[in-house]
Amino acid sequence: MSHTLGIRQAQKQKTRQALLDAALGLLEEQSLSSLGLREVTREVGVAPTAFYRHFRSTADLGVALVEEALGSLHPMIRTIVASAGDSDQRIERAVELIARHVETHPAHVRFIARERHGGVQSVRAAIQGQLAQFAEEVKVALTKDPVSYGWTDDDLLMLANLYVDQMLMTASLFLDALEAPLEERQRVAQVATSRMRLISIGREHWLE
Amino acid sequence: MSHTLGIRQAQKQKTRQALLDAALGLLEEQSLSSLGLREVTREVGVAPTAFYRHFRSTADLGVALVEEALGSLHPMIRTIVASAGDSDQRIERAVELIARHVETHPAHVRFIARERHGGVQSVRAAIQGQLAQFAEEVKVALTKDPVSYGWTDDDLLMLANLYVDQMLMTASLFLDALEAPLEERQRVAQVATSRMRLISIGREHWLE
DNA sequence: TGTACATCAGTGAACGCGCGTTCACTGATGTAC
DNA sequence: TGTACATCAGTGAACGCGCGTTCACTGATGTAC
Repeated sequence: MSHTLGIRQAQKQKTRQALLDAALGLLEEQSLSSLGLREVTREVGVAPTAFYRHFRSTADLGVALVEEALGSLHPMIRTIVASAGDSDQRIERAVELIARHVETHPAHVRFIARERHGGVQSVRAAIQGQLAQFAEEVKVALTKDPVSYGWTDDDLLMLANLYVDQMLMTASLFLDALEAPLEERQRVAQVATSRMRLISIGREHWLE
Repeated sequence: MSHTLGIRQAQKQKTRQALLDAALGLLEEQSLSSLGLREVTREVGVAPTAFYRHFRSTADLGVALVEEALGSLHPMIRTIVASAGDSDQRIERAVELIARHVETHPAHVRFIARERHGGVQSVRAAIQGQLAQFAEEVKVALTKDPVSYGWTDDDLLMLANLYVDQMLMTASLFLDALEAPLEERQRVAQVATSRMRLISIGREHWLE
């Protein structure tokens, strides 16, 4: 006998998810700090007051969106970091993975890029927290790499943060080129790859 | 006999500037897409309708703020780029200049970081445009550097953009540490310097 | 299995409020002679 | 220098509208026996 959610709980989760999805859609053309609760419920087709059964405020909903958007990034980062092959191969694979992620989750990427420095303090804090976790994960992986022998802990964290920021930059570039012709998107991939390569070259010669 | 603005023109400019200043202040705690015209005029102490004598909308005011904020960056970039000395000296000087700029223009820096990926299309476009100009300037300067011999035009532009993005990242880090104790701000400067150094090392070995 | 009661996600009316925009206006500044 | 008219930055009343939040409610789902 398997455990299933009660009908009530299942329906509640469904509505909650609908609110998150609707908000994410609306946030493609505005910032969280101007998102209205009524806008969101109207989109979903529930009464404005239903909103309060799930979130205290749109800021609260924003924090939930951070979990959703960056939660899906964790596995991707692990894949990139665990990737085998020489430096150039790993970079190409990473850029490819980022491009795919942007294609499949454009609204999530836009949301994070927008609200990372956005006007809602609690959401900014949530994003910073998640990104710090990512950087920590990357740092741990870097530590295991023989190339890192002799590096200080601070420098490893510096590099990890640089990679994380670069990942976001790359994602943001792909996002801007989403509607563009293939040629343009390939140019973006080319530039992103070059940036990563330059950083990797710097890494290899860091201790000289 | 020197040319002065008429009294009327001078007063108009003064009000316009007051609107810009008030908006910039209000934008420390929200995004442009939620900034209200009445908020701004209330802050300045003029009637809401006076706003229309200067701007069509808050988005329009935002574009004016971009010019103001990034206009003041042009001379700084030229100073950094024209700076003499070896690589490490130039990097230290650049980080120092950025730190100073953030201290003297925190609201401008916050505005650009926030609205670069923000919810107002015309403002995003204005920022992208200015940043592209910066990258072009940096590229021209890089081209003149002997280190760049043998580099393709695309790679020079890639590097220029990387520097510009890094400059903004650094500024944003300093901004978050503005209220922090000196020790913390020095740590930020240290990390920013290391990032720049790693990129410079990558640059030096790019053609190997 | 059936019954009686408890829970609680979603409702709908109502509220006071601030919003962006319009309009005709005022009075100081500018200009022509 | 003085006068008569034009310009135009800022005013203040008015508008219709959508906002966030409160409240008592309903009725399907859950639970105890």
